[in-house]
Amino acid sequence: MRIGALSHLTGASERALRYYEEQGLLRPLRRPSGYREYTDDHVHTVRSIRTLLAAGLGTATIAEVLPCMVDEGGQLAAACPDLLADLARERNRITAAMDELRAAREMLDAIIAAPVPPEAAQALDCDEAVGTGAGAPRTRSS
Amino acid sequence: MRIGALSHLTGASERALRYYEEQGLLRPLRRPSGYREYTDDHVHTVRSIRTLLAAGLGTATIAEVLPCMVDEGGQLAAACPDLLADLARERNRITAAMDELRAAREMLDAIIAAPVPPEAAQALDCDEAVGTGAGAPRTRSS
DNA sequence: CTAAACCCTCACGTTGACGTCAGAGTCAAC
DNA sequence: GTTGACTCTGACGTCAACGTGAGGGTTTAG
Repeated sequence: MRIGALSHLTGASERALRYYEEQGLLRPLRRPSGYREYTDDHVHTVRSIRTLLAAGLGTATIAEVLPCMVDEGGQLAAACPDLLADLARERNRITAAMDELRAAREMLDAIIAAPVPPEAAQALDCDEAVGTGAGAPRTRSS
Repeated sequence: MRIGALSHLTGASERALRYYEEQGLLRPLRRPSGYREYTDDHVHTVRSIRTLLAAGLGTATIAEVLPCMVDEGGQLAAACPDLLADLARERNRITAAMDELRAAREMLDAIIAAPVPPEAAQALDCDEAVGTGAGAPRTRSS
């Protein structure tokens, strides 16, 4: 398949796919014309990449991790202790990030679920500042 | 307290604290000299800001949320339906992000805990590429 | 055989939350 | 009253993962 099809299948833009290759995460074959040719394996690879990117890993780290996930299910392990240490650190980072997300979500929940005292409902008019009355909210777009 | 002390207490850099003020998240008093003067409340505010930033909220959204959290425990609710919709969207984003983090962590766990076949341990020499043997890993620093 | 759709390689632009440096004023201790 | 730590306001730099054309070949349906 060519880059357009892979883009459609994975949700990654063509630019992103070329960027992944540039960073050493993807190595498609090339037609004589220069066109990139991808296989079905690349679909899974791209999904893995996106998951790890979403988790905050950088492309450099992902490039080291990807070879350890060749065929899913019976994949290789990380051989180098350096990489293993990196992965452990990333794992800790991810766990910490999840804790932060949990805390932030509870914060929002507290605000969303908070009872609205009728007096406060009058005071807050959605077009006026709330605090000391000196500043209006910033530009609010979208 | 002045900006250095607040920075020390919260872990936020002085630059970050000035930036928060610039974005309307913080409104310290000013001495005649121009020095910023913070109160103990600001410590909690900054911590809230950092939590929400870590959750992926932008400063503009946080600026709208902060007035709803004046005194912790018995805080006001969001009055504007616009803001409420924003918060619900953010909440969904956060939950989705947590799911992605979970998936990525399981991915890493699978690699970390994977058994190392002795043949593969030989093949991977930590200084050589793994795939087709055409390219070495990128520059690896730190 | 031609036109639309697809793809290529540069290469500069974007976004958000700050880092960093310059030049200058302020505060606290001695 | 002076030194050294602290703070101020600009204002440009950074970093990562792309977005966005420009200018030009390639493929394929008719």
